[in-house]
Amino acid sequence: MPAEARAIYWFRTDLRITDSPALTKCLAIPNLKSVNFAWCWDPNYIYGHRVGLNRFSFLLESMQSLSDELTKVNKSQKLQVVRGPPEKVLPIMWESWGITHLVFEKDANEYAKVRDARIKKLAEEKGVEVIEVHGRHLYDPEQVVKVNGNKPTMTLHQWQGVAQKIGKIPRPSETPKKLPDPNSTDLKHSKKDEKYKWPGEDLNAEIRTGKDTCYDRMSGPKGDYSVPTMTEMGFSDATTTIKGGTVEGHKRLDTFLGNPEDVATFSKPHTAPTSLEPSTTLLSPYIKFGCIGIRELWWGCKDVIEEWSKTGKGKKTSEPENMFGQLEFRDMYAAAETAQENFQQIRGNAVCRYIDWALQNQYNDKGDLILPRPRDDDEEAEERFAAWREGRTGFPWIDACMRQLKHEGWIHHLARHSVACFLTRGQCYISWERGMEVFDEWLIDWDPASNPGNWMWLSCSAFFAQYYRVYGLVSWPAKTDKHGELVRKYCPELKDFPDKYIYSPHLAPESVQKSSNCIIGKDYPFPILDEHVEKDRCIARLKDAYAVGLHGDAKEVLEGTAKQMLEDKHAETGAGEVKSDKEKKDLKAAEKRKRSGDGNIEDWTTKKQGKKGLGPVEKRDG
DNA sequence: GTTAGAGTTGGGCCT
DNA sequence: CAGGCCCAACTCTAA
Repeated sequence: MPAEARAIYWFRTDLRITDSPALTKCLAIPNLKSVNFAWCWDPNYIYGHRVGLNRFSFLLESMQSLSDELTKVNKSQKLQVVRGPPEKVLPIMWESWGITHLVFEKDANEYAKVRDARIKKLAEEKGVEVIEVHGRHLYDPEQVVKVNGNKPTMTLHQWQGVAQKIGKIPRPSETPKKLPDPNSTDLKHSKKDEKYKWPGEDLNAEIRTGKDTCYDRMSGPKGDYSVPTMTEMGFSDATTTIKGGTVEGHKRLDTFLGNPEDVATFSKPHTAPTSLEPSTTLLSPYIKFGCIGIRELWWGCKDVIEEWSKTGKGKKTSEPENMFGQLEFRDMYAAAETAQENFQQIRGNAVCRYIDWALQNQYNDKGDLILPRPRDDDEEAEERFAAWREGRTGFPWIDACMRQLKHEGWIHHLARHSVACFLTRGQCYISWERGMEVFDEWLIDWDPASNPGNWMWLSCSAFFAQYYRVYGLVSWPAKTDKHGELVRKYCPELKDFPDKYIYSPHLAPESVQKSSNCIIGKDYPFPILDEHVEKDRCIARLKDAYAVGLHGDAKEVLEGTAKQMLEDKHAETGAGEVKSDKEKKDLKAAEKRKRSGDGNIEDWTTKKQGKKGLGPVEKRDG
């Protein structure tokens, strides 16, 4: 062991000093003389990956807030942001500061695992000791997978079984009351402080309104390694009202925990996706960037509910609908993602069903994803996708959600369900990969495991299979808000419509459109498709896809013959055909006759009687 | 090997 | 009007 230890604490995703097992471990290094808190501003994130202004802005605010917290504990400390890929800039830091230890929080997702493996190898070569500590999830996803027989966790039940075997979730780590000084905040970089040149195409070029000076020097435009600003990256201000930072996150957490009844009776499925003020906690962005610790939230809820239960005021909710269930799902997805390669795409993803969606990812001969995705030959699908993305489908509920998503960087969980179902298995029959990409661009809280996981769930590609349950575009939002407040806010052109037509303005008579100051087809689009015709087609096609039963790792998918296979199947079953309303009516009537026909007696004995012990009952009239 | 019952959060109708 | 029931029929798991 060296006489003096000098550490770098490498911040990556989690931006806080509370509830950090890795930081605790770092500060416990024997003979620790200095710690430098570093962030490597990875060019891949700002050039190689489409990220909306809202997430950039939230991230920068969170970095600044973290830096301020470090300074509060030790005046000579701050977050040192070095512009460049970690594998380039970390070795420069090791050399400059005589570093003996590199400490960071473990990150189990595929991108981070590959990056961290490279860093660990470099560190080993230089004799720098690496300390990697799990802390981002309730349980270490890799450990969960191991206990689960090296298989991805595909049901919550399965995950819970594993969790029980592993043991209790630890209490939050203590927040450090003091921190050692940094070695120095300067780097010996005279030769190396050059402009970093991104080799590929800048995928964020179209949202840049000013000059990008962020990478002019490794030390940043001011030469002091300070947190980048939106202006330095050539970005205009974000539109979101959600402010980042560990301080802001803890404020929100305290507010939530301050209402014990809300915590104890939290029930996700019963919160309204239509409400103007978020009906949920809005903690997800703060969890995504680690502004608050996951154990702070878990134990905060546990303690508050325990106290509340003593008052005997009412019944509390249980898993999976309560807050614990929500956090468990996050862990379940993390464990699934870490075990399953290609989790963010269909191709090569063994847990994902192959469905012949339009606008799937495109790959070159070597099997590499082509980015940015070239325009598809399927013009109708491209047009539907563009309309969905830009909030101009002609379905006010979908459009309002998509506009809110772009503007705020957040929409309610059930609103995400609704727009995801519409884009994929509900109506548009477009690949979930496209939807996932848009969420990645616009959601502040986008997570590399939960997001693809939920897209597979909603598209019935994995985790969920009841594809005949489709969210209504008119009836469903009306259940929680008949007045359509969210639509009136985000689609202001519709604000004068009467409640009756707020989710289906195209059905309003011309006179109503005139008096509502909005002509459908002129001031607001006519629906891009027929909700019910497309729904029936989608269900029929999903049924075919399930019958064929291919998954992303199938030979046919890798060789590119799978799509034709399913098209042949559709031709066989007639799933691609559009049925007129009359045909549907006739079919339904025929079905009904079949059901209420001669088989009636058997029906009663097996179904009704067996279940309830009741015979047929005369229908009450009136 | 078979099968009933459950599965984070659907729609429609009835009470 | 919130809550229960049925619809038609998916997969996974525990018995």
